[in-house]
Amino acid sequence: MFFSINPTNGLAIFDQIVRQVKFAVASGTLPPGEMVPSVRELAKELAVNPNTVVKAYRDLTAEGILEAVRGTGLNVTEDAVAHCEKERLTLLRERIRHVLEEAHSSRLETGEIRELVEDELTRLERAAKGKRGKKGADS
Amino acid sequence: MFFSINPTNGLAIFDQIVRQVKFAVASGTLPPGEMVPSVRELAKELAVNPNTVVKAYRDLTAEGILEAVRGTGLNVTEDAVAHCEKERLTLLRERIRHVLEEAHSSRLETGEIRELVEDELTRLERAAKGKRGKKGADS
DNA sequence: CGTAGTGTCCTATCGTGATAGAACAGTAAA
DNA sequence: TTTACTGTTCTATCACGATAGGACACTACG
Repeated sequence: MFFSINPTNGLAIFDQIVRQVKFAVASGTLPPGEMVPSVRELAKELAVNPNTVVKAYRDLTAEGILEAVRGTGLNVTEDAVAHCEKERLTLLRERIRHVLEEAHSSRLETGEIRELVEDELTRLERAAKGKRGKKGADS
Repeated sequence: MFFSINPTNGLAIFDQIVRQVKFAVASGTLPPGEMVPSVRELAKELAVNPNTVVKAYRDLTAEGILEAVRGTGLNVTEDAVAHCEKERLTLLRERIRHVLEEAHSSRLETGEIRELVEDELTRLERAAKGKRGKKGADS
């Protein structure tokens, strides 16, 4: 499925769901008109309390990204795409900035920070390539 | 003073204090034998509850980074430097990884992520340069 | 001595994120 | 209609971070 929860992320579960829905809409994985997983279904899949999913969906509905069809489910609105495309970069940029600011205030040289980032970035690339290649061999 | 609190950081206040003490020790800003600000003093300076500082200092003491001199204060231990130097990169790397992982799972291209990071990194460099140059002119 | 500064410990309250479990109204299909 | 889904709402409980305010033992200084 599209969503997954990372407990060590630093983000609240409901917030992770909110962001992942937005990202999925922004990337076209979740097109307008498409229905999101039902509250109980997603809660079960993520091994999370239904009320946590409810909160995430309620926030997304309040932002106009999802709309309720009573008795049927929640689907992605038409305006959602533009909204989410714009917000995706903002949300990610904000988090990136916080981390880089902490690294900088720890008196690390910019070069050392860049090295750390590049290191983790290539690690990500290798992981993605490995996944596409079907073989998940890791150290 | 050395420490500052960022409310939008995503980190708990006590955790920010813990990390900043470690970073200060790692960078030599806080050498062994040096005393950290008193609980009440730091709490006042950060506009934070004394108990929050207590928790941070208690954690640092439990890790052997600070040691108490009864009736006098807390000072940095001898072993702290090596400990903190090693942990600084680990702590930062971990946070960086989480952010990059979220960016990657949002289906952003590695190149786009790299661009975002580079963007914020140069922004940091410009800010630091501006500060050193005394003039804080910003757009 | 007393005073002022240390760290330490304690109880209590608050907000928030998360869990648990129940109930209700609406829709779809057999 | 009945059944099985939807979202929505509600109360209760818990953990955790933070706040507030008080108390105690110790040390340094005058």
